Amino acid sequence: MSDLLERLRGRGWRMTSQRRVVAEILDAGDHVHLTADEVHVQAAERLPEISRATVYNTLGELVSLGEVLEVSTDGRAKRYDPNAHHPHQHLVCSNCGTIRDVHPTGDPLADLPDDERFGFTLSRAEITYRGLCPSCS
Amino acid sequence: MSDLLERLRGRGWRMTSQRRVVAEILDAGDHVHLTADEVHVQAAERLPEISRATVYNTLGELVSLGEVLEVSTDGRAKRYDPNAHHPHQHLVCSNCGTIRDVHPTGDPLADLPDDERFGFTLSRAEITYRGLCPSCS
DNA sequence: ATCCTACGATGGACCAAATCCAAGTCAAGA
DNA sequence: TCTTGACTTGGATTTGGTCCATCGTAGGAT
Repeated sequence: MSDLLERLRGRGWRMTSQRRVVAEILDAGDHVHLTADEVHVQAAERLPEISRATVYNTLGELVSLGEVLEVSTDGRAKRYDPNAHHPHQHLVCSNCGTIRDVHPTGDPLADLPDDERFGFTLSRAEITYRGLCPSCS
Repeated sequence: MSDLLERLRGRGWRMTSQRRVVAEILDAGDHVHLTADEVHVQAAERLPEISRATVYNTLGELVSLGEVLEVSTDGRAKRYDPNAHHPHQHLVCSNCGTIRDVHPTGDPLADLPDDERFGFTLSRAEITYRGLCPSCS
């Protein structure tokens, strides 16, 4: 995943210092799921003048480019998952909120029978497994 | 599900006119998923002085009592699902946001192998199927 | 190497959802 | 019916996010 910057440049993404810092922060944490605000804090350590709007804009673009996934497991702040090229689901601790990437067996879409699809054209399934992590249980 | 009020009283839930109205609104819509604000609007039709804080408090209690499920499928307002005693998953239109309750086959928890559980004690799995509804596709 | 200009960044205003809090009210047990 | 602790109120506050007019600059053109 560390060629994220390469891929973006190759797609004609205009490279600015702000975008580079945001992309690098996401790229650095492969199975970390930061909030926009956490990204902003980390970015500001390297680029003190970066604005929140820029972080939001950049994250939004990375999401629509398909380079990053938006996950909202708790109804609070959205989190950004840099692992977009590797299909996976999430395991969340009901107590402390920790998130882990997991890989269930089978194809989740296959579990939804035709007569339960109501004419929808399915594109994907997101699974959130919930439970208590070792240190909370 | 229409004995929600009974169950709550039986559990020693202090009954007030505000709580009754909120519970009845949820109880009335079996496969509807209202936002807190929509509940507030409907409640205010019957009880003009009811405050937002009370609606939020009451919804929060119904959730922790396990009578209602909190679902956040779009990162915007949370929605409240009165169908908590009937296990089901959600099918969401990526375009218009419509939500349908669906019943996939099999046990979603069974699809997560032991070596992908990282010592967690699993309690449930939430699946969100995404796609386009008939009128949006 | 420099110039242009369209695209990106800024920051402060604004917004929606949700929570907090001090003061007032009331359900239900004694 | 009285009492009291639990509930409600509404306004302030917090949180997460968006908008927009203006300024700045990346990178192609010359």
